[in-house]
Amino acid sequence: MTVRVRFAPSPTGYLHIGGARTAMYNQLFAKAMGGKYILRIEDTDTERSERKFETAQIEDLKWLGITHDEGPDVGGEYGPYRQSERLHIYKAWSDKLIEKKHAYPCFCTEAELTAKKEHAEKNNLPPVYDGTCRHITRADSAARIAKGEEAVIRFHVQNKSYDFQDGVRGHVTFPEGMVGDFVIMRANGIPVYNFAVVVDDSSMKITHVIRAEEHLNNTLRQLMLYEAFGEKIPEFSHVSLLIGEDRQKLSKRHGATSVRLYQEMNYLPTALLNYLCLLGWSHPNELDVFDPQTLGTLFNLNRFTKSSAIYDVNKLNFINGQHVRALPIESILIEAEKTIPVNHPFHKMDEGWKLRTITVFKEKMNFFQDLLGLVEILFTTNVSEDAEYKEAIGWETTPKIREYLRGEIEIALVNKKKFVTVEDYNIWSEHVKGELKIKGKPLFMGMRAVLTHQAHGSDLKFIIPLTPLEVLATRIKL
RNA sequence: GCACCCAUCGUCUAGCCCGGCCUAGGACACUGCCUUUUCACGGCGGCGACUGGGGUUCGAAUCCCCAUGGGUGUACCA
Repeated sequence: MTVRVRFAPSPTGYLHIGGARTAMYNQLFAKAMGGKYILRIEDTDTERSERKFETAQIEDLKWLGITHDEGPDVGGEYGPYRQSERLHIYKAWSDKLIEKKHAYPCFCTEAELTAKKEHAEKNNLPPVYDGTCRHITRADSAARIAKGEEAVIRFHVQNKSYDFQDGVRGHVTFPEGMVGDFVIMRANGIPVYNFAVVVDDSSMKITHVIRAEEHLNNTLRQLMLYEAFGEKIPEFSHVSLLIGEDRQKLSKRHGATSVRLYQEMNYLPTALLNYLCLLGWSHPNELDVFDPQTLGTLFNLNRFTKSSAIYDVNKLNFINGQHVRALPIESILIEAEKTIPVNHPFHKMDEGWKLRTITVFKEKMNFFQDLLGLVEILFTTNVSEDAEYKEAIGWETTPKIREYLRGEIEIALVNKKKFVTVEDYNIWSEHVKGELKIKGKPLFMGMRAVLTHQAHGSDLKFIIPLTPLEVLATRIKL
């Protein structure tokens, strides 16, 4: 039996990071087991579902590198993969249930229902449907429907307890009497979530259901449905929830929760996935930085944590930096260059200079856009306000350094040089040390203050050869 | 309210199933030192946790019970 798993988002917004995480777990599991990973669109909420969000979510998934074997965009032998296109299937399965007396039409109005619920709450009874319409005869209900009366289809719940073996939680039991006869088909003929899921998972031959813990309670209704249909129950695994700092389920008010936002902030998809993967799952070798897509058979269901995880961008940023630095410098250049404004002098420099610049600065980059700020030191003629800088400028040795370097830079200028070399820089510092007798802090800080107008920064011998000579000249003439 | 799930450093977690190797390991964050000026990277340290109470046992983070806390669900949303 080949493993078949699915990710089933609702197209009511952009892809959520929690959704991305479950999608990844499903895909990783399919990969590890040599199975298939299916994308199904659950658009039965006609009020909120929009086709543009479906497209957007598929794009987001693609950006992350989570590719599916079957789905609305790529097809497959178990389609259609959009619930809105499977209405006839739900109707047929619902009829089957009515036929077997596992379901029945219900004519209760919303007002009646709320009254019953309030009454139940007042008397401390479970707020479940009382089964009023259960006893309407087939002939009667057929007649009422023929007259045009609206009816939903309700599932006839058996009075018994249910239990199942959860892949991450172990043995889970539900006592009897907790749910009343629940709706499986709305009056408008559209199925309700729990019903559609079971019909789809059954007919799409899904073998393992990996989803978030918020669905744990839904499993009870789904178990009832499987039993009524006599269909094989898949193996359920309820993965821990992602929560915010307030320990509530992660939602929009917690900040950036959509994958698209992370794409816009220039996060690396592998880094996002790496971080998400670690929220509730641990690497067998206790690795923190890795590409989930290379996990292979290392990925398994045994290493999930049961408790929910607080989403905190701190470690994400660290992991992103690790992934950025692991990239070849050519790739970093391509991505980082996109984040620099078009009229920036960076773009006028040649390829070799750019590559050397990336090599120098990449250790300080957690994000591609960090380059812009880093590269400022090579072009700016602004003067630091830093107290340490002012102190360095005030030393009696510093004017001597400036006077000497001004001469050297003027010579270079006369020789039509565009840059000085590392050798030039080394000669300078040797001269200051040997001839001017300045060493230690006054030497390095002094040279830095004079040449960069800053008190801190990257190693001068790397930075100075990358700084255009004319910039150096402007600075030194001050 | 009721049901279900969960409980190790501030955060993510290892260990728990198969009790002793745990004076509880790693990572982020914070922090000290080193890396022959600084910053970053890196290296070496520091800070920092088994929710509480009972039990079982020679021995419990690990097994059992209770309490407490937190979360999720309780829709013609998914």
